[in-house]
Amino acid sequence: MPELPEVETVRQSLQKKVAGLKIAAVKIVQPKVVKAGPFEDFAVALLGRTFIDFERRGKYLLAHLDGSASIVVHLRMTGRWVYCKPDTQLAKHTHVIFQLSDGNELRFTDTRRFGGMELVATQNLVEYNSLLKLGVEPLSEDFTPEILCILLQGKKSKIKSLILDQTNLAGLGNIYADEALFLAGIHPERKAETITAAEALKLHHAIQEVLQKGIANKGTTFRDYVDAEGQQGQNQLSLNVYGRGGQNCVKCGTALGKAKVGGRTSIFCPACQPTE
DNA sequence: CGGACGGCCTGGGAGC
DNA sequence: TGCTCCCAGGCCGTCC
Repeated sequence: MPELPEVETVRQSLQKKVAGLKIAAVKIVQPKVVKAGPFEDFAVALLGRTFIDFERRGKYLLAHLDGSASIVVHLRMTGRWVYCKPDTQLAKHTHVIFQLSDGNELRFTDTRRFGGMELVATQNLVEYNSLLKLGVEPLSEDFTPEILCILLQGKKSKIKSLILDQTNLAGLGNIYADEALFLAGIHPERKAETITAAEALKLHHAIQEVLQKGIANKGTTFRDYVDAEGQQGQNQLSLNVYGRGGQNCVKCGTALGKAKVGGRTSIFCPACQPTE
């Protein structure tokens, strides 16, 4: 499931392979993945445009084209970009195909069809609601321990729900939230307002550490995720808690605990992450 | 404000 | 082998 490190890895592979290429043809197999406006307009508007560069904001991927056009993409659970030769067998659930000026294709596939894309005039991105609502980028210099403390202050919600809320921090999903809380030694159900300044400092560090490590490992391939060149990530080999339900803590050997927090499965170590 | 839940989807795994 | 059921979870909308 693509979170910040996975979307960043996809962005990097698209930047490497697709930036500078022109869209020679657009084929839309599944109109529903084009979220706003008629899909015919989407196809016509993109024809002949050139991909300039690719940007990431939280879990959103922004493809900037010439002529002040941008495609806002969200991969949700199973969305993928596939850069490949045109004779490559069409994967099941291929929804959009761009024929590129280098003779290759850029395909959008999405098994569960949660993901999608939308064409937005580049100058209107600043007022595009989904992006506007996003909180601080956790790997930017704007994300300081002080900012995290302010986010936690007076909040009665559970810490995991708070850091998963994209209006607070943009980019954490279930995997990296569980991993960061484990590293920080904080139970996912702790009320945010009870987190001390010292703990917030640890959490701030842990969030940056798990995300940076995720990017360095080119993402976590737990089920579906691959980058635009079909490469799996390696970060699944470094996980301490996510997906390890029923196993023992790598630090202390205690049996890992499992809970639903905000409707999401959460794995934690009851000894290393006390409820207090 | 915060929490709970349904909807959107398919495929993989468990259990029978 | 084949059936049913549950689960995976990002985000939105609704309701309490």
